[in-house]
Amino acid sequence: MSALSKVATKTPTPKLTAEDWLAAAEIKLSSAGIDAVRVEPLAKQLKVTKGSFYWHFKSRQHLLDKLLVRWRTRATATIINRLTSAGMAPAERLYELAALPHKSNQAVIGSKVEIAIRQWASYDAAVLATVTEMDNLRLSFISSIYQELGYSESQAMVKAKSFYCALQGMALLKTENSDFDSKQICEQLL
Amino acid sequence: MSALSKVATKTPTPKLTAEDWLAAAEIKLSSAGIDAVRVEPLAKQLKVTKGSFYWHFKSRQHLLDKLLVRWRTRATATIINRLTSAGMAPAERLYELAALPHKSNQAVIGSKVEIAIRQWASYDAAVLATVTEMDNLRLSFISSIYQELGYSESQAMVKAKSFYCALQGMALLKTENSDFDSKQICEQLL
DNA sequence: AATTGTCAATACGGTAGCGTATGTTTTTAA
DNA sequence: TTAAAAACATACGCTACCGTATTGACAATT
Repeated sequence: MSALSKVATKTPTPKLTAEDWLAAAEIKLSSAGIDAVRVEPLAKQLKVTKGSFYWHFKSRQHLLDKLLVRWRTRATATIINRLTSAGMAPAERLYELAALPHKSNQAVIGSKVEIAIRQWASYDAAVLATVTEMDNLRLSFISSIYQELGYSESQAMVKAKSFYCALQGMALLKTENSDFDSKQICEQLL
Repeated sequence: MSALSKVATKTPTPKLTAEDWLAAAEIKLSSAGIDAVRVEPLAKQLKVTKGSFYWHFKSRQHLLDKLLVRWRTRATATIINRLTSAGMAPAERLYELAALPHKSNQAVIGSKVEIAIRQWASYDAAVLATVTEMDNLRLSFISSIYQELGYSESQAMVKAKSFYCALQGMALLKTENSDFDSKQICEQLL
């Protein structure tokens, strides 16, 4: 039997994967924080019982661990992407960097996830370590752009920190009833 | 009997006030978020049972409500103070504004409270309304300073938003192992 | 001394969620 | 077809926490 039959197989109740659980958990995380990421409510949402969950994960903590790893991996990959595809001019790259969190709907969730993880980090040392690692990685990346613009190493780092603060601040302050134009704010920091 | 006797009265087990509960709740809020503000753990911490709590408060929600009011009142008062005691030069006032969250130990807690409240606001409309109100109040305050520096109304608001983003970003990114110099960052935004 | 009000302890019923044990169904493989 | 493995359901015990009801201790007041 060919692989086609596998594709054609009707799956009226498609079985869940660990990835499905993680995706649902991530959305919860973005909308209500890490404390709201709980097994039974997630199961209810996914129309299964927790019997399913405990087949895919050892425990709730295990899910949380993977959630952190998932974020770390993505955040790292994003930085790497930016480093390699450096076709644009330095200033343009900063504009892109500032605008991206608001572009797609997925990106908006992504920045909410980040805020939630940071809150999580405030009472979990392991999470804090990962967050700090990311911050340093990004800061050195942003700093390198400013260096391309002609600033000294120390000056570039000061600029990078200012820029990164404003970036995270925008993500934090962004709500339905607020209005922050990333382009205008970015202009202040070049 | 004079008022002195009241002051001199020995209180080996000083009875708790609603204020005591609020203060303890606020510390919890700052260190672990709104979800960690729970009746029985707080009671344990205060060396009493929850029987005490339910004498001072109608419910947990009642405590949370008062916690929000408390923050709103203080934040408003802070702004008012800044408006009246405007002895310094405009630029100096911005430096002060940026440095203050890191000065005292109490101020550090205050900024952590703010972050926690913002997370709380992400899934509570009433909280969001208060936070938005504060943001607007502060933005108009900061904007007025930039106007004093000669910027137009719209330019001043753009500057104010950039400054405020960076300010909140610093509060968010500030941890034990991170290092952000408010003075240096402030210089970038004048 | 007796009474009243303040503050707290105790005991209770109830819900939400965690994790385990075990059973059931559905796929996959032999 | 049958056996094994995968994915989920069910039922259970357990803990944490909420809110209420009742009682108790202590203080101030009369």
